[in-house]
Amino acid sequence: MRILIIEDDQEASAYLAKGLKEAGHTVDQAGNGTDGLFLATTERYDAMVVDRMLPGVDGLTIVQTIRGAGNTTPVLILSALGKVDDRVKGLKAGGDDYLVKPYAFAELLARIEALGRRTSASQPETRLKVEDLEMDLLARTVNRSGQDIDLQPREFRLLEYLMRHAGQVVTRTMLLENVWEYHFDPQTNLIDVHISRLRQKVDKDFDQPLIHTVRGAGYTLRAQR
Amino acid sequence: MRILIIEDDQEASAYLAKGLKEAGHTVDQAGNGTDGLFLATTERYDAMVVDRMLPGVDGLTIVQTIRGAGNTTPVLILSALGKVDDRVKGLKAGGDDYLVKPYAFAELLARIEALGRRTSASQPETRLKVEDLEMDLLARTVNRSGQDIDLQPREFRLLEYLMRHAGQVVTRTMLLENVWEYHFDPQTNLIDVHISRLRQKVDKDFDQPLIHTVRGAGYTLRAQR
DNA sequence: CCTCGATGATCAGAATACGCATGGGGTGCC
DNA sequence: GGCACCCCATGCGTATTCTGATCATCGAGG
Repeated sequence: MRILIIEDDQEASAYLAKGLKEAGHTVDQAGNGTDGLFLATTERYDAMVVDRMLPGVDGLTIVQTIRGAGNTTPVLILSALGKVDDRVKGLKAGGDDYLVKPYAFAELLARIEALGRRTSASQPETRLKVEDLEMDLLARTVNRSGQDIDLQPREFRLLEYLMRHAGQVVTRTMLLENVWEYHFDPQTNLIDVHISRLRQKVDKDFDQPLIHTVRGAGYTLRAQR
Repeated sequence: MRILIIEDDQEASAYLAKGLKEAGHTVDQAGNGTDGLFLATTERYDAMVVDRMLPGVDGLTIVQTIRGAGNTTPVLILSALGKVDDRVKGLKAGGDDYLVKPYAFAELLARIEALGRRTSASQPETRLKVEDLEMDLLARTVNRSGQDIDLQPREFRLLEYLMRHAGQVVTRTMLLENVWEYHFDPQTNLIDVHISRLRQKVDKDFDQPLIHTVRGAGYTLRAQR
């Protein structure tokens, strides 16, 4: 796991970093709120440990700010303040857990790992990738093995949905609801047609097909079988 | 959110339930470990509050059991034991958070909501497991001892039903109603045929058969006998 | 211990449902 | 008006399901 520590007490920070590294994680450290906020917004972490009292930008503010920006990385707030109200404030600000100093390292480790376990996938992604197929959501482009693929709007949405659920079987109902926003069954082969067209573009010129039919169930996007 | 409370102290449980309901959640309660485990495995919750000390099945055991079954519902463990070692044990067992009694309700609420927030998008029970046989409902895949098994749609539904009722005897009528949605008896050996085919795929290449005939009653999925 | 009826297992062909490709018509946008 | 794009209908090929016949097994009763 990649973990960011924002803590002004040098010694405490070093101690924490050492322990987390020994447990097999990758650690970045920031010694004040400003640097911390910068790292938190520019890098991707699986979890963050944030001290509540910080020079510059305060811990709670950091959490509120990154949450406001849509970042959902789990945050463990560290504080000397143990009163219930303080804890509630910490959690309300968007913290996922709250630990009072002094704490035992074993507990912090257990909690951080519990948090991380829960969310390995959270950031609002801008690129999707499945095998050699890549989609850039911002640029609205798709390419496979470097070769550009030109898709119509509906085909794009369809492929996006399939990619977001790669490995899972996606039912027709799911597609109607999420790609077409139909909340009923149109009783036509609408989906089949679009899948067919998508296949022409995505799988036709390649050895390994990615779109697979799961008879009686739906479709799935994945490597083999 | 749907929340399950497993707590033997009637008063504490009622108090908790009341508070959570007032905060807009739906609450189920279990007064002992056995009932709790039953609800936890048969129903779907967004979060669970589990007392550590319980008559019958103990709190940690419950958490370990549901985790072993692939259930990832967030769990908040409640305990009178506040020592660091106890907390670490609680989190290691698969708990997502740990709160020591006496606690303030506001804090518990904040923590539960922090846990729920994190996984509201979590999948509704996605894997079934019986002995060495595993089924992934999302990917629609089945494997036994790591070896993939390829099933047709009806066979898949049939096996799913058997797995969801593992250990119980499943009658032909139950199968007709739930797997075929027939509400009458087709007067053919329809079911026998499909069970036969399923056996070929599930039991044929393995020492230990899992599908057993219960003469005059139906079928059952379990280890021996 | 053997026999016989009832219950369950297996097999293969027939019936069915499902998914695919294609072309045409409609709609809305430049 | 022309162009994209999207949706619908058709017919075809095939995977899946169901049926009915035959064979195996079980257990009660003589």
